[in-house]
Amino acid sequence: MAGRPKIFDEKDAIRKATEIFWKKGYEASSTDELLAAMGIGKGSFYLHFKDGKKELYQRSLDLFSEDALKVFNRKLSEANDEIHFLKQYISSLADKTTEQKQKGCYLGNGIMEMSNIDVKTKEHAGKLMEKLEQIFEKIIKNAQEKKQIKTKKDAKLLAKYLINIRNGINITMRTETDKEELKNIINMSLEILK
Amino acid sequence: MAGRPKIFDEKDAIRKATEIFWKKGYEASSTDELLAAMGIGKGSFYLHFKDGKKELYQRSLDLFSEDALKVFNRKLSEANDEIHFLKQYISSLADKTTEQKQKGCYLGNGIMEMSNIDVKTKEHAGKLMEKLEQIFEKIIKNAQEKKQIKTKKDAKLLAKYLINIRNGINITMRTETDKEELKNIINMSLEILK
DNA sequence: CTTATTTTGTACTAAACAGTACAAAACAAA
DNA sequence: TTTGTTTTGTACTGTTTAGTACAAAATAAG
Repeated sequence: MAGRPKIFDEKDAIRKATEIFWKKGYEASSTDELLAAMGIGKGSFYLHFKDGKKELYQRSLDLFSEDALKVFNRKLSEANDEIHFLKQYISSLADKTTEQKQKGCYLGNGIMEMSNIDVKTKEHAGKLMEKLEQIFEKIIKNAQEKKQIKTKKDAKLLAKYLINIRNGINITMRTETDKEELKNIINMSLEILK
Repeated sequence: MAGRPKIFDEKDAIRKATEIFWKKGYEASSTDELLAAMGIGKGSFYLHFKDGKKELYQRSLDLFSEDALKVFNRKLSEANDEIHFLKQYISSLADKTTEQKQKGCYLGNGIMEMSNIDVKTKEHAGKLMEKLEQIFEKIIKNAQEKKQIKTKKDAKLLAKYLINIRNGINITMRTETDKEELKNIINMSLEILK
């Protein structure tokens, strides 16, 4: 194990890059800007990310999903009422700061921007989003079995429905400045989950 | 009224450019590509679009909205059951071709991409989307007065709810390849409108 | 036919872009 | 301390970008 030591942690660097990608999107983020945020030079970058910007973006989607799911699952396991937690999670999208609302959902943004630019990456982002959907499904199914909710609707379909609501909020939150109105939309959308 | 005659129609040219913007987004559409699609050279372009690409994009949003609303309003006036037409309109999003699904909603795409790139343009796209929302609201209000639907929920909120569903579909349709599943999500979302 | 006016096509510019080449630096092991 | 290995920083490359400059072309009016 010889060689000059690496001056940066890959995950940390990718997380820094994610901030840029999240705010500006893939196309509008220049490599120079990404490297500045990551705090490394081109030499290091192209050594560790052979496919450059595209590889960085793909890995940022993966790491984001990993991080986000970890947080979600931790909070879920801490909650004593899972279905209530799920509703609360969706509902709290309205409580995000204005800045957060302008950024939206990182995976959703990726699916949108990549859909006609890089199909493979779009599909990959879609698969990561599906992981969240599957967690939703499990929570709903459990709640149905425990009779916490009365609806007999298919849990998988309900999960897809919730993902769609969440996708909608990802766009709607960019222009709906009234937080209460946003909350009303979400609450109306959650009525089906009873 | 002298001078060399213009070889292109501005609206037609903008519509051609819209096809490119729609498919690839703002940032990924190069001026050269746009001009090629419009069938004009740089001389003509920068004479008629002083602010270049940005002006072209803004005018494409306006023209798109104008065209789309005209079509929507015409079909609406031809329908004998307005609320049924509205439901059908939302539901038929699932019937779009795969190619159309990858493109999504032009205004929604604009709101997303512009939200941290060009706030003014994002807000403008948002205002154009609001026009559709207001039409939705009127249809719903009329249906409530005519007792075609029983729900007493606020028409404006229901309209916002529908726009949010539509925004959600704009993202969900990119990765949900099963048309029937998409239809199920939409139908579930429309149950509230009874 | 001349003149004024507008549009067009093309050559050009300067900046930004992603990515490469490579020598120097910084280490572990021998 | 020498050797082999990996990482780093920087200078460089070729391409693409959006946009400009300007002469030539095409018209209407006088």
